[in-house]
Amino acid sequence: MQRIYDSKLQQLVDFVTLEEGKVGMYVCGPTVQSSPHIGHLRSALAYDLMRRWFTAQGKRVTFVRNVTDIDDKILDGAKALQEQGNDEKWWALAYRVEREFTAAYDALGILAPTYEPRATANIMQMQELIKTLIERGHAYQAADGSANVYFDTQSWPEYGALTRQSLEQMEPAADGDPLGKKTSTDFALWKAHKDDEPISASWDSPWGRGRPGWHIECSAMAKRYLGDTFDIHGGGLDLRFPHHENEMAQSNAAGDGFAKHWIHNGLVNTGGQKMSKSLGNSLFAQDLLQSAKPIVLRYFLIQAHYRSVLEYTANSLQEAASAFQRIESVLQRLEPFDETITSLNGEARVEDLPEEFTQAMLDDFGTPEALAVVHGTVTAINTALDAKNESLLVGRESGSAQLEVLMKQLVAMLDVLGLDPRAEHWRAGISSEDSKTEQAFETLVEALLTEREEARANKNFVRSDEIRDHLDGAGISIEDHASGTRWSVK
RNA sequence: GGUGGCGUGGCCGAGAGGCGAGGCAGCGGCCUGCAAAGCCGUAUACACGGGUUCGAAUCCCGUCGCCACCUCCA
Repeated sequence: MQRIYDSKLQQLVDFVTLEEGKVGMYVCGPTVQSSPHIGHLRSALAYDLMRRWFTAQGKRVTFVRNVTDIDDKILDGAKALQEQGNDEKWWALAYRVEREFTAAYDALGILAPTYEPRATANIMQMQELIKTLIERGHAYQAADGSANVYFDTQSWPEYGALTRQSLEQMEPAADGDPLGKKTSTDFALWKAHKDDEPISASWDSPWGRGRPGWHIECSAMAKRYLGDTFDIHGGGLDLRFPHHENEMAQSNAAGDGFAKHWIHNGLVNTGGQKMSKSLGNSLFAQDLLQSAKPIVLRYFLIQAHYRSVLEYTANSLQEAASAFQRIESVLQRLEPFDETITSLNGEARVEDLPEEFTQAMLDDFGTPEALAVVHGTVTAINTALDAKNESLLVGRESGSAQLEVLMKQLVAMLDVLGLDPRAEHWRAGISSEDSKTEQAFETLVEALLTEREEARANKNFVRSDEIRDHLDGAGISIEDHASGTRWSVK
């Protein structure tokens, strides 16, 4: 039985899908205002992993992650650019940043969502929802006669249920009631157009020209693509309040069941603090991807449980790279048996997964434990190979059947986690030009290794070590084995 | 003031009443011409003080420290 931590109930619960064999997930995507950082990646990856796992379990997953492409921050950003003489429009900025996000997600092997709706393409659906809320007496147009429409938190006794907060005890809003709100905790569903904002950033509505508030976007898009009720709503821990609280209040008040379960992922910290723009400690995806291979970054992010705080330190990526190297090495060692393992490539076979791995994943997606099983399997394979000599052929001797089982297990696990370096994804982007270069490169390395072999045979270790140092200096490490010398680019 | 969370060995990071997850770094050994890789071995870890229990890092009470949210944030 799949167990998940429901952050509304604040406990682990059995995950029973609304519809047999199907899962509907909505995850809050980014507001495309500035470049993606490691926190965005962690969040997206956490839900990507859940989705992969459900899929591996034979479920049909509808996975929706939105793009918030209209928002104060985006307009502010465009305005700031304009002041610097850059004429990039707000919508162009949003699209540019959206593409950065897509590129970063792709780099990490995060699968594209089933649907990726943009807020600006769902204005009608938002207006419908707002109309319903007004009809039901849970929303009102601002008392100042503007086009602002607010959700009436006083009209909804369950407001605060998601995060267990009571209206009375919340910190009062600093600016009181400047825009015709009844209560300071009321929040905007529709924001009146302001004169200093581009007219392209507003839409006609029954209440006047304006644009949607942030919270209504997700409610409307989730409903459009997943229906009134769906299985899981996910997002970063920092979105619990007010964003998710408001989403839940709106949708429920409009008569929708909305999310059956809420899931929140932990944030990434540096130096004991969360990253934030104001602290200037953001770790941008682009920079991180330059200091580590994407698959290593993925490994790093999976190492910690999705709900825990993940501490990023200066050594983090290097340590992750060393750890992941164990997996890469054993796969390289298994190359002679390629026939068996390549045939498994790209399809997670649930029946090949070790029981402990499956249990770890069923228990609220316990990737740290799952990785421990992976490492255990790696060690077991290495031990088997050492004991039997590397020339061992699968299926020939009594012990070899076990090796084949271990190999299948390893590949299946890596597949579920999206961590098989041989997978199509990580090799994509290598052009024919690149492969020509690579061929030339390989030929040269092989030539040097042949020379080194001769030197070693003649006990000319000075020369052989010279070649090794030379290669090492070029970033190529070599290992001597009974079966020959293996080399790899560091 | 309210809400939620966390304090685990040099570092990262699981677990959650009873054989010390896993990784990185370190040390010893095997292997190797030497390395590297791999294998084997190697740690008086669970913030502090009480309590419950045959037994607590895990449960209870208290103390201290840290973080997040209540304003935009994955």
